[in-house]
Amino acid sequence: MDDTPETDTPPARVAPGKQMLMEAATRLAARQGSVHTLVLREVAREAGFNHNTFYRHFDSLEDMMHTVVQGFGRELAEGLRQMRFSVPPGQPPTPAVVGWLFDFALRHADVFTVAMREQYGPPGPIRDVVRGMLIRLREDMGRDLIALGVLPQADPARLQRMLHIIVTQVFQLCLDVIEAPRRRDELLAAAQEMFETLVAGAAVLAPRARS
Amino acid sequence: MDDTPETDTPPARVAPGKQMLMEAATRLAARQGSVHTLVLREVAREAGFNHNTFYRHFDSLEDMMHTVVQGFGRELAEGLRQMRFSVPPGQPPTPAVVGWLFDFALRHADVFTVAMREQYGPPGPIRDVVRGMLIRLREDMGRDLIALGVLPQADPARLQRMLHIIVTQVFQLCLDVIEAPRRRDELLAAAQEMFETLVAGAAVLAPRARS
DNA sequence: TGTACATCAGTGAACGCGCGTTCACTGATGTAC
DNA sequence: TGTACATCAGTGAACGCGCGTTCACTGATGTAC
Repeated sequence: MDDTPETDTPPARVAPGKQMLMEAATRLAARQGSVHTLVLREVAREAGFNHNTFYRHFDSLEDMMHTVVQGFGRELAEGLRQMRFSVPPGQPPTPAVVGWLFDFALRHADVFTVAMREQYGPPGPIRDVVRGMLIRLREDMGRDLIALGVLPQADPARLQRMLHIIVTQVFQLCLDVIEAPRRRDELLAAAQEMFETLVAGAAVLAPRARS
Repeated sequence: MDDTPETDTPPARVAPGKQMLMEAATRLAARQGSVHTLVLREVAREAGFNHNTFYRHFDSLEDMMHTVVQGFGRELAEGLRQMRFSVPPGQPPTPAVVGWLFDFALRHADVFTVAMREQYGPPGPIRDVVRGMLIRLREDMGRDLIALGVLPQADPARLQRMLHIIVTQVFQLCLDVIEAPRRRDELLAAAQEMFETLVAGAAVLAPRARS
C-alpha cells in the first residue's frame, strides 16, 4: 500500500489556495451530498479560508466544480490511453485496464464518487462533461477491442450496446471498490466474469441475428 | 396511448393537500435537482399552499420524501408481483415484465427519476429504501427464473451477479424510456438482447468454472 | 334534531440566521526601467 | 542595484434576502349526547 508517485503530482501551476478550495469542495460533495448541495461559505470554511477568497479563483460553485470534473476527466482519459498502449499486443487488456481503473478510483475516491453521482443527476453542464467522458471512453474501448479481435463480428449497434453495459458496470464496480477496498480482487474477478459472459453470449447469439 | 385506469387510483384516504404537496415536491426534485436540493417554501409554493401547510402533514422534507419513495416502492413491488403471477407458466417472463416496468416508469416518471437518482446519491435513509427495494426485486426475480429453469445451473453467487447486472441495466433503460418514450420498443428489444446474451454466455462459461 | 366541543387543514405575521455578493483594504510577489 | 508600479491572494465589514420554524388564529368537518 505504498504511494505511487507517478501521476500523483501533475504539473499544476495552479495556486495552492485554489487547489485547496477545489479539494475541500470535492471532499464535502463526496461525503455528504452532491455538486448541487455545496455551500460557498462552507467550502471556504472547510478549506480554512475567508469565504471571499473563493471569488479570487472562481465565479461560482458551478464554475468551480466544472473545472474539477473536467480536470478529473482529462486525467482519467490520459491514464487510460497510456494504459491501453502499454498492454502487450495480442493480449486481452481487460484485467490490466480495469485494475488500473480501480486503483485510479481509489486514488481519487472523492472526485470519482462525485462524478459518478453527477452522471445520474439532474441535467446540467457538469453532467454533460461526465457523460461525454464515458462516451469517449467507450469509443476508445470499442476501437481497441475490434483491433484485437476480442469481440465477435456483431453488428456495430449491438457492439455499442454491449460496450455500454460493460462501461456502466465497470464504473459501478469502481464505486464498490471505493466503498470496500478490500474487495478489490473479488470485484476485479467480477468485472472479468461479466466481460467474458457478454463476449461469449454475443458470440453464441451473433449468427442467429439477421438484419 | 389510452389511460390505463388500473393502479392509477389506489385507495388513498390521504388528504388532498398532503397529496398535492408530495406531487409538487416530486415534480421539483425530478425537474431540477434531487431530494436534497428541495426547499420547503418552494415546495409549498409549487403546490399552491401557504408554506406552513407543510407542517400540518410532515415533520421535514426528509420525512416527506421518505414517505413518497416508500409508497413508490410498495406500489412497484406489488405491481411486479402481480405481473409475474399473470405470466403463463413455462413462458419467459422477461418481455411482459419489462414492458410493464417501462409503462410503470412512464406513468410515474417523476418519482421514478427521483428514486433512481437517489440510488447513487449520498448515504441516507431514502437511498436505503431504494436499494432495499432493488435487492428484494432481484431476489424475487432470481426465484422466478430458477423455478422456470431459464437460468443455467451456475453457482448462486454467480447467478446473483448476473441478476444484479440485469436489474441495474433494466432500470437504466427505464430512465431512457422516460427521456425518450418513442424509443420504448427499441429499448425493450435492448433489454431482451441483454438478457439473452447474459444467459447464453453464462451457459457457455458455466461448465468451465470449477469450485 | 339540535347543541357543544374536538379535530383537522390551511393562513399570516414575525423571528433569528446563514447565505451569496459587494466593497475597500492589506501585504507579498513580480516586472520595468 | 535600486525604485516605482502592477498584479495577485487573502481579509473583514456590511448589505439585503429567502430560508426554516414558531405562534396564534380561522373556518370546516366530525363526534357525543
